[in-house]
Amino acid sequence: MLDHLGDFKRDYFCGELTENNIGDEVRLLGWADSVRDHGGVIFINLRDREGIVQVVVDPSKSPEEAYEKAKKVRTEYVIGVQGRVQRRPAGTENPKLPTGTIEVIADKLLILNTCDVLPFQIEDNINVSEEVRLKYRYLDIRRKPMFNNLLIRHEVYQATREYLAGHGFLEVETPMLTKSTPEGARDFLVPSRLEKGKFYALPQSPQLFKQILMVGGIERYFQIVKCFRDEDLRADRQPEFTQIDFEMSFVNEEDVIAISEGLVHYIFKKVLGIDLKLPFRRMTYKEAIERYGTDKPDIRYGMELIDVSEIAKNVEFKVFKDAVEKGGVVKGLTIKEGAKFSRKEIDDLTEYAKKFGAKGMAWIKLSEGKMSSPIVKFFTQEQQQQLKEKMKGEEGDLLVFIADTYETTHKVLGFLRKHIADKLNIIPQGKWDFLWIVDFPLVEWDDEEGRFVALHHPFTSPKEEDIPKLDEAITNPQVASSLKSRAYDLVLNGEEIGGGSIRIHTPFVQEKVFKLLGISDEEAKEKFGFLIDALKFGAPPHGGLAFGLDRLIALMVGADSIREVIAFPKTQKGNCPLSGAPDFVTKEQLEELGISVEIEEEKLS
RNA sequence: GGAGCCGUAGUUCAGCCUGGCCCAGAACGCCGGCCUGUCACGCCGGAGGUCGCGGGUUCGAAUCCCGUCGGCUCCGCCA
Repeated sequence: MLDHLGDFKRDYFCGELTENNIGDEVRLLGWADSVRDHGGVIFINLRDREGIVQVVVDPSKSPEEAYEKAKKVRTEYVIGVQGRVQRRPAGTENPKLPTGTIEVIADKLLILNTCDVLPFQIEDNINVSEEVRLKYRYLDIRRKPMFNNLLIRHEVYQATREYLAGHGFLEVETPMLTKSTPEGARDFLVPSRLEKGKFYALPQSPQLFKQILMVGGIERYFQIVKCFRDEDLRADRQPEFTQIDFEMSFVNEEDVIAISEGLVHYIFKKVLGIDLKLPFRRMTYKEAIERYGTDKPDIRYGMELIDVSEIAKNVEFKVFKDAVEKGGVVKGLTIKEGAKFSRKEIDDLTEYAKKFGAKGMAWIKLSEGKMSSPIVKFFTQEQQQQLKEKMKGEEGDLLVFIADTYETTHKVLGFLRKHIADKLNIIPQGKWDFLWIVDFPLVEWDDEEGRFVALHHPFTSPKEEDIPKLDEAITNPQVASSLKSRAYDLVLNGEEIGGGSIRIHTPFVQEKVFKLLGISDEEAKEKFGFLIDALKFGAPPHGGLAFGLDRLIALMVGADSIREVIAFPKTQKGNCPLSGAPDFVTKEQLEELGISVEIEEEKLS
């Protein structure tokens, strides 16, 4: 028989009790973290959000009614305790508990609810599949590490609001039911009941609305906002995720970067007590690609890409020579102490490189005072020496090379660099290496689409000096590729955590960029007409940025996946193991929406 | 769309390669009994499994084969 809560109220959280409470009569509420029945005295570790305290039910001191109830208490029962705080008898203190010098002698016990056999223990370190954790997420959240992640997340929300509101930003909500846009990720669609056959789309970001807020004279806007993208999931990608989104009027890149840095600094100081050094480093897109093979380089370690094309073009080795002659590049990595890699390990690296489009991977071991490699015979003594010097190779190192097009060589080496650094465990921990990537190209050629696509999005402004070149760029791909945008990304330890740009604020430039992207006037009008219209009515110059909140917090707490910092995340197939979403709906629901579904009848409920 | 790893009591795993000794075993958890100072309590006893699902091979399948579903990581995709 369960007890009712009635007017029983807690006086303290369990973890709040200290020696100062000794002698106090207190009421506590929480979960039985563990129960130890010694036949006589019964110990219950009572746990709530703030911590654990030991409750003692002693047949010689506690009323019989309380003792009889205590005998029934099992792990994770929900109980209320009224009792007196006392110092633990000498020799029975528990140094592992913050409240380990005190205990509560129970006078009264309420059993408010029972608990079934647990799928896993409520402990800090558990070894259980993530699927089970997600199915019983409420139990998972009772665990301290999960609770702590959600607590940090809460604190980041609060710090964000404090900082941005403190700098004149207004929090404005933008619609969740909005219009599908053709550029970018696949949309999640929501059918309209009132206009059958039409669909809303869930926003991929509040991009257009926040620009329109600038036209509305809001001047400074921010929002902590859910965004939706119907693409395949990853450890750092969920179909619904959260952004810290902001936009400012009458600004240039420096203003947006300054606010972004100020915000990140404030969050780290307030939430983690870490004083980040400002300003953050900057690097151009070109430099990032050529030195690290990626636009989100992890600069916590070296092992940079080294260009050996000048040497490669003269060697007898056809793969190297041809690559350079065809306009490609030959670049390499020097893997410190990599000569110890077995043939199998090197073959594995080659296989890994092939996943990213490499046709092969050349390698040279520097060991026993000589170079050993299947390709070394194609090099003269002098060329071997040049190569070694250029690569800064030392005895015991392994040199690996990719010879391919500019794009492929950099991409492959970028992935190899990261893969090898992980394998060798050379990435320093405990560092916060922020890096701005700037000077992005405005557009890049997309083979599949057969047209130029925006590197950021179609509303990103070209550099002011490139605006006069837009007309020429529309007909001249060479010029188009050379255009730079006013975009910037923020990278932390090799992960993209934010990105933004100065936007186009005049209809003329916006129309030219649409044209450059091969978006017809009709299509532009149909899809983005409301934005172009807005730009015609006195749109101020403006720009902004959005942080990936989930990724930022995952990095802050050292989580491997953003699922660890999201209360109810989806699995890789986009399912919610807790609720069972997505699921079939009734025929009636579909009929109301004017929707028919092409699957077997019996599956529909 | 593709590649890899994984799926056996409530949970985590062993068993699988080399089919029969497995009507599947361990640990933790759970249930019952004993125990008045434990905090990973202890001791004794007990319950608990459609070996993900479907099909095939075989005298015989957790084990071999095919398919399928699900979980994780990655490529593609993610303006």
